[in-house]
Amino acid sequence: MLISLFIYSSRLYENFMALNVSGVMLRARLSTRATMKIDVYIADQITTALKKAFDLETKVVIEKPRQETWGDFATTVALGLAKTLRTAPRKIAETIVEHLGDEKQLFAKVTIDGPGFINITVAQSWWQNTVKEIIDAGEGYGDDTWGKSHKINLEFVSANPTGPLNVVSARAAATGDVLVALLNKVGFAAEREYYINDAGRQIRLLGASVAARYMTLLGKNEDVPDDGYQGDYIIDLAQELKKEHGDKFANLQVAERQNVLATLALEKMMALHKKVLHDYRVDYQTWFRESTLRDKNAHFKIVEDLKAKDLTYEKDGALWFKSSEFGDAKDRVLVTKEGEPTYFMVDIAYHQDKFDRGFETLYDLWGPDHHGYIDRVSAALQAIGHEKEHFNVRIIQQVNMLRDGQLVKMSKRAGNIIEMNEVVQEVGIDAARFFFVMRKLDSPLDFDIDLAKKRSDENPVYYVQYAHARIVNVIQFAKEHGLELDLQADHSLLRADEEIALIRKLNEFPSVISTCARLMEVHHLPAYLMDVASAFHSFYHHNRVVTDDSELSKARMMLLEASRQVLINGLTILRISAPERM
RNA sequence: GCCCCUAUAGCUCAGUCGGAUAGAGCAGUGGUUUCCUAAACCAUGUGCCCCAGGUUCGAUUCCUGGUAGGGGCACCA
Repeated sequence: MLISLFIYSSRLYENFMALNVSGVMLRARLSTRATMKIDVYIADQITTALKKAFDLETKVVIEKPRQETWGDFATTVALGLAKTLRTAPRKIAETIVEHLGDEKQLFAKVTIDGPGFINITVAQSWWQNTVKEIIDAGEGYGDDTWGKSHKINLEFVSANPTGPLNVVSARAAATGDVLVALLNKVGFAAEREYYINDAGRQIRLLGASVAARYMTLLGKNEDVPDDGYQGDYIIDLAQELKKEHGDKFANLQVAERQNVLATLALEKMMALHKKVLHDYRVDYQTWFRESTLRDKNAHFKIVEDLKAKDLTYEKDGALWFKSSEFGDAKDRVLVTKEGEPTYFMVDIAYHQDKFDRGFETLYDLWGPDHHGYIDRVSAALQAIGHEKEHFNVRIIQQVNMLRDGQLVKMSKRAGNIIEMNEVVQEVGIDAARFFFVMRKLDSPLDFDIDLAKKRSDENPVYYVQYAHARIVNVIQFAKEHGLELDLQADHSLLRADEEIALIRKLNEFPSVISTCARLMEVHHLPAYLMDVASAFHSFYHHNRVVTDDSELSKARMMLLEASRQVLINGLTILRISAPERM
């Protein structure tokens, strides 16, 4: 029930984003800007000081000092200027600080430390104000507009419909889904797309494999072709088809039977994939079928284009594309000597189709076994007139499933695969999604099944969810004691160490989101949410919310609400439920 | 042979555009509950940042060359 509520609200959120117009949204954006642009304010002040002191302009980067005790913000600009100004960095820093203005009176302390860092501590009142701003921003907290509605197509999973989805698909699905949510949060118009290879050799093999199993079930033993699909799921498919259609395919010509069964099996696999992904909370805007390209000969139009540009040639009876002229290691075949278009050739048409549909930038998430394929697609797209930067591939590294500390082996063709659905069912959707986005894409992921299933403090998913449940519970308890959320409460009372630490952490949310979107990396978000949970738990343990001091209690209610909002916003992007009770 | 990814604490991993004393979780040890959820909190130790050069005022980070592990190098997809 909690989960369905969650999905409902996240759908609303998507529409909200897509429409991109709303008074609430506008307000959210404005207040977010006021909150988060303090780094811009500081950079401006430093820039002005530089101009006054040295009459020069340079990029000023504001970062977070390694240690909180040093200050809230820092800049190394003095270190960077040492050479050009031929002056000791500390001396430069001193001059900058002498000229530093602060129109809004936000700086509580400015110091020069180490070799020449300028550390700035912001007034406590500024931090305290942000609590209300987070609550005001609500679901829009963390939103940004720098994506400028740029249309992005993110294609991910796109597994062949010739077998069940495996655990790498599960990783790709969670990653792609979250990336799109992140991109949309910072103002892109990003969509999810799944490419279905419903034509060509693999599908013919699927048909032959199912047909063989089907005939065997009817007592007329047939062997699955050597290069066919040997997995038990083929038997299941044949079984189902036999149940639905009886023996009516038995008397068809072999080729005819394989053809019909290929189509039926394909649809069944696709329906299954859709369901597994939907149950995993991944819903695509577009399910694109390869056959639609073949039907309208889109791939031949590509070849015509390449031919016209003199970028093809014939060799050994095959048609080649001069991909090496565009950075690929060697030329690639478009049409085999048997006269069959390669997957590659259709794939060019597919990516062209995405551009035709109005997408400005394409992202594909591929498995590690496809990295050698990147250069040729990129080459082809450049050849037909697209900029290199508009086609990007992120390789998602492999997944190692561990049970009892032992590696569980997988193999798609042999049939002893680890199915995505199996894992999701076993560990739960929340844990599965969290674990799959927890690591950097470039790193292989060790998925500890036992840990994911554990309902204990070792499991990071529950650590974050527990923080949310706890907040909801305290709010409930407070309401029972006559305390309501009051946005007029005196937030200057929030001055305990743990309170300030929590507020500072909550304020990082927008920049975490932006970093994720900018780098196309998801793993920062789960890590951040664990930090938020940690900061909250620490606050909770050291400070009571419901106290005799009703003013203080009200202020802390605000902090609770702001914390809850950040957790919700983060979990919404991850599509992980935020339980109200645990 | 060529290409991609990885190498940081006992384990699993962060480390943003090159900056200060390299961090977190888990595991270990010790403590915390008459009090809003102990699925929590607090304290405590640990480093050849794989190696060697280079660039730089400054390198875990960038470059080159190695070493080790994983993956890929089809007229398959």
